[in-house]
Amino acid sequence: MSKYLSRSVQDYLKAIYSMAQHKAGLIQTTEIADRLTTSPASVTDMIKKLAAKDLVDYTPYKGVKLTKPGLKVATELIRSHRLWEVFLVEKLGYDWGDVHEIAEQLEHVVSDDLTDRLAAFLGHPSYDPHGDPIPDAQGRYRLSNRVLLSQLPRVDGLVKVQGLKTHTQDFTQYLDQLGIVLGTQLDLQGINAFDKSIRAQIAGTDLLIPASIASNLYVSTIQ
Amino acid sequence: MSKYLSRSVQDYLKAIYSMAQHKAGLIQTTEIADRLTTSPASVTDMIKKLAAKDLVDYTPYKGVKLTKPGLKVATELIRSHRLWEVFLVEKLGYDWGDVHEIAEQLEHVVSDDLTDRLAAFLGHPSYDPHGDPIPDAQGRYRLSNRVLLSQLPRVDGLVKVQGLKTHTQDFTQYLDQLGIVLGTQLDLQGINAFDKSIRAQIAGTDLLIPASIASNLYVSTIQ
DNA sequence: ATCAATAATTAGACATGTCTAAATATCTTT
DNA sequence: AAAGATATTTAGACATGTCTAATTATTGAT
Ligand SMILES: [Mn+2]
Ligand SMILES: [Mn+2]
Ligand SMILES: [Mn+2]
Ligand SMILES: [Mn+2]
Repeated sequence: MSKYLSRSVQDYLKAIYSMAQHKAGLIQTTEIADRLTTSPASVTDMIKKLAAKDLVDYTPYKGVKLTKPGLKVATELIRSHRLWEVFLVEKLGYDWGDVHEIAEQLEHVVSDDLTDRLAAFLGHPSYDPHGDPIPDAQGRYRLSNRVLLSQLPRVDGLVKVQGLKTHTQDFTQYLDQLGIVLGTQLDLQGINAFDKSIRAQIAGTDLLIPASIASNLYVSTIQ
Repeated sequence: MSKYLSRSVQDYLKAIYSMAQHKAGLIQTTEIADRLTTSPASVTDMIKKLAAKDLVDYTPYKGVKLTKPGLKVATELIRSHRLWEVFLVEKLGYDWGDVHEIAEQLEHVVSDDLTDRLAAFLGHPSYDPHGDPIPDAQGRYRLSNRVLLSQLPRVDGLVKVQGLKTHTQDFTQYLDQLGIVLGTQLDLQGINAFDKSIRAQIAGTDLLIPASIASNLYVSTIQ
């Protein structure tokens, strides 16, 4: 049983992991293909290789699920990715919208203790620049009690921006434009039934948050 | 003309660059094969691809030489590699013998401005942990006037350790064992004609430096 | 100048990861 | 339950980078 995993293998595991966070049950071929912008045929090919390495459980025509070892690899990658993102923002001064692609590469650097040393250097941060939790060396992490702005039971009162569901530059630039960053406090005024857009105030200034944003923004209520 | 260069292509360019530093004229197929631990046949294959991309000038049966664009790519890689080595030693606390392999991976991360930001974060260092010069953003660097200990005209008086010719762990561990680090001052006592080993003192303590070490250690004389 | 040793190239193969097009399985609707 | 729509897999191909074995070129010694 070899220990080396190619960059492609790693990216597949990470994709499956992330998709499983947002959905119960098996992850389907087409979902993975969409996520990684490849063909379903390529995904089937790769899935077989992952199953042969015992990194996923594969039910043909149904989908896959990470095994214990597969989950471990994915978690380590997520940890590395998010720590590098913190490094890029905190130490190198990058904007939060510019770090994902670089971390996408840095996460694959293999070394016994690089990730742990990086974590120590950064002061063992618990969240990345997009509000996503950083697993510790044992793979444990705690999700802050956050919910998508679009799924709040009552659109009323103060909430705090806790994270992003998507990390594309299109999205972060949109947020920059609206003046929303991690930690921003929104004073919710109500929801427009017509298009589900949300009325809010930031520091007293009125703001209209489109549904496309609300469904990708995690917030926590402030009691 | 595509801009993307694979990791393999990059490693070949870097290898050719380094070999050209220690030797005049064309770099031969076999030399590259030895350096990268591959077969001469593979090197010939790759050389043709490099030549097709105008990264080397190739004379069949004779050897290769980097072109201007090839030299630029190689220099940027060297710059990135050495900056990462500084980061790993200065910020993450690695030993100088442990950073080469990790930097070998980090150097390939592609981004417009990552290298420049890293350089700024590190305070624009001029030398890496092994004493090798770090090219600036324009590819310029200055070699300190150093010479291999084995090639000193007179083995006598004070010299300062300025760098290593090889960076293998076998070598750095050997140096650690002898108590030699970058900047160590050696008080040279003479050379043993029998095996070219060198007698020296470090801070008053006697030390015998084998020829195998002397031929891989750069020093500068202290007037 | 010729021959043997050395160096380099070519031929043919393989592994990995990807693709398109065709075939097959599953799901959804009537 | 059958048909059509959708999802998945298979077949066959290609690009990249590597290898061994065979062939060819160059070099060095007599
Ligand atoms: Mn990646
Ligand atoms: Mn992130
Ligand atoms: Mn490398
Ligand atoms: Mn170095």
